[in-house]
Amino acid sequence: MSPSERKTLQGADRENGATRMRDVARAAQVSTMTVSRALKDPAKVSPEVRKRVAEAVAAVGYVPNKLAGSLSSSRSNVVGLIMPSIENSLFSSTIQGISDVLRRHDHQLMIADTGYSAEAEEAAIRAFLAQRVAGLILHDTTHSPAAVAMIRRSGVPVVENGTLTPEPLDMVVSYSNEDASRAMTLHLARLGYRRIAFVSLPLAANERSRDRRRGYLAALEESRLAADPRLVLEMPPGLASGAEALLRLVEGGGDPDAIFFAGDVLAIGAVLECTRRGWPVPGKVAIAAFDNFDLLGHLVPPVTTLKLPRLEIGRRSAEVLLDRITGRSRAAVAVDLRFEIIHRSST
Amino acid sequence: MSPSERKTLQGADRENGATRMRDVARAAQVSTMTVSRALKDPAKVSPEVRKRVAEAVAAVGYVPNKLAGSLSSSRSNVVGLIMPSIENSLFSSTIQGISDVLRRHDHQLMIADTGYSAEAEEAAIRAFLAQRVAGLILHDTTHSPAAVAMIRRSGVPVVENGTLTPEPLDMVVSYSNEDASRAMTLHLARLGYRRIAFVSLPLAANERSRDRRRGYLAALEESRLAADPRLVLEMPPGLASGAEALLRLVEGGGDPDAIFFAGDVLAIGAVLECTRRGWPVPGKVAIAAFDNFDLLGHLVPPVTTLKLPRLEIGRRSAEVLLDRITGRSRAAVAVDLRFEIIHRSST
DNA sequence: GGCAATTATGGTATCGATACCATAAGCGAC
DNA sequence: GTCGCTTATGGTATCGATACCATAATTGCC
Repeated sequence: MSPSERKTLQGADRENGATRMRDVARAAQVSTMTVSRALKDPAKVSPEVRKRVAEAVAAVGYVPNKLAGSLSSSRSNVVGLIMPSIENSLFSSTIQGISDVLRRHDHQLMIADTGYSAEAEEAAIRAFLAQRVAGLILHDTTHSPAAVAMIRRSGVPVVENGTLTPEPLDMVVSYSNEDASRAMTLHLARLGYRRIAFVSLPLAANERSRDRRRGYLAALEESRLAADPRLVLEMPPGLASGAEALLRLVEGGGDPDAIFFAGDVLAIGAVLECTRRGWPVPGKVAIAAFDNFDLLGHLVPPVTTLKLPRLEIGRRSAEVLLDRITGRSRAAVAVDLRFEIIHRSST
Repeated sequence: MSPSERKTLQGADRENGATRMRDVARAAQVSTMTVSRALKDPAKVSPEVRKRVAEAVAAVGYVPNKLAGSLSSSRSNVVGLIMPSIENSLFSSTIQGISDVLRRHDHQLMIADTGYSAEAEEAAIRAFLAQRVAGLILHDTTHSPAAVAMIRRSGVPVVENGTLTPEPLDMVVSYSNEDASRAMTLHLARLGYRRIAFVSLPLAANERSRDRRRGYLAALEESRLAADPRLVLEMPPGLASGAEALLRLVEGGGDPDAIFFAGDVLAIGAVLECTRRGWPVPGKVAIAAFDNFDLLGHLVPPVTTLKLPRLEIGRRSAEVLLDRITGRSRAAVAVDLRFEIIHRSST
């Protein structure tokens, strides 16, 4: 073997099982260009050659090398998704929506999670840009300056979808956490509740929780209800946490007649605690939730909640991203999706 | 511009924001090879040059191109994961475990879901092989012949982790669905239950459900309990489905004293239905579940269930895969992880 | 001090595909 | 019949990195 042939081997059996386009070309008695065209733009190739190529592909078991293809065409079919946590099932509908649309358009999905750390987000963005992703979907809406700079330099289209942030990097697809929270609070007020408590996840470093708290306060003001600090709580996520919040509020002297749990599974924990103690809901206290877990409708009593378009957020995010990736659009859209209040017997 | 320069532009400002290694090399006054080494094997470069390169990288905002790198080195740092559904929260712990380990080892995760179709699995495998993934993790354990052939040809290491299948493609990391189901049934028998019903997801095309049914039947036989077809049910997934199964069994003439729900959220739906009807559990009927949702421990009453190592399955899958990817091992391991029975007051 | 061994760096071919250009063949119109 | 146009195909440079080899500079050792 001459020194100029690093590890080039002729014929189909090479150490590495992968066959190349050249092998297909040889088998079909055409050039690699023709194979390339037969695969990605069949109309440009005569029916007879197209058939020969198809047979050759099957015969040698050819699987195209997208690394080479993307490098050469500087076009990639991979979209990167970065979210705080994979385990949190709230995000899984959104991922499903993204995945559905990407698959239909022959794109792949790469996922990374940050554990709620901006530093980890920056690392994930860097890694994805290194993979030359065609686009990014970010759940978070706050990013490190370095991350923003990298994204800007790279020019990849980006969708953020955690909340309807007023100053997106590029595109946003979400619902308004503030409006949703406000709507639910107003709903409770209209039902006649006067001492409405509010429980959220910690506000620090979570724009979504801050938006929700803001909506709650706005609704109180509109309803001419006094904001009572004894009725506002920040709790860590989790079922036990919801139960604890319930107890603290009910026994804390604030005397709430309704509690709005604006996050995670807190409301579920609280309702189960009521069952455990035999407290009637809404007799003892009314309970409303933020997220549309199926389970909320099956609890005893069924829980009033918001129906959020999580699947749709995923779908639309992928769609607007693909529009930009394929060049069908150059607009920096902001999509505000609808939410809905599902009234059930817990309020 | 000469015709030989397709779109080569000199200097740092090119239409596309990406800077190349060559730009870094120029800025640091060294060759691209030295830059390459400084980045991936710093010990091979003098401290002074290393520093110059680091500065140049920062100055030009260089993000390496992994497409080019992987193509050249025929080494990739992407792992593909294929599972039936992303939305099903059962899988999310496993994904989290995989993601945690991969991130620590500087690898990326690509995800596809099949919607429980073997055809879609084959397409996903083909797409991942086209991306030249370094390894595959498959949740399913049954695959189309074409899929098996592609994987074999490609030579990529594979981990399956849906169940401890006896004839894996390559490696397995899982627990034994059959043993777990058998253990829970024996547990119920030891508690004195004599008419133990069994509810699972549809058996067709689901090796896991079949394994579980087999374990149930084996345990009945060991316990010298008669198998009664009126006590065995297949139900679609979902909360409502669990409630319906409960009613069918209780009112179906089989007269069960315990029901073992071997899948999804069926048990949760059943327990909530009992709450709704005021049926005491286990007074009216005992209920046991298969999966360790947090929620099961918070229901009223808390539900006896199996603790399955879902996070650990993810972690170990990633670990054994990385061992093979990095060449630390050539063994086709099969890892049997432990499960545990969590006894609670529902039985 | 001389020579082998080691360390630091660069040159060039190559990974496997695609873009661009060139060219050959086919075809209708006048 | 010839011209011009379209259609089908191939040649070659290139994407951005790495592998391999060569070579220069430095060190160690008897």
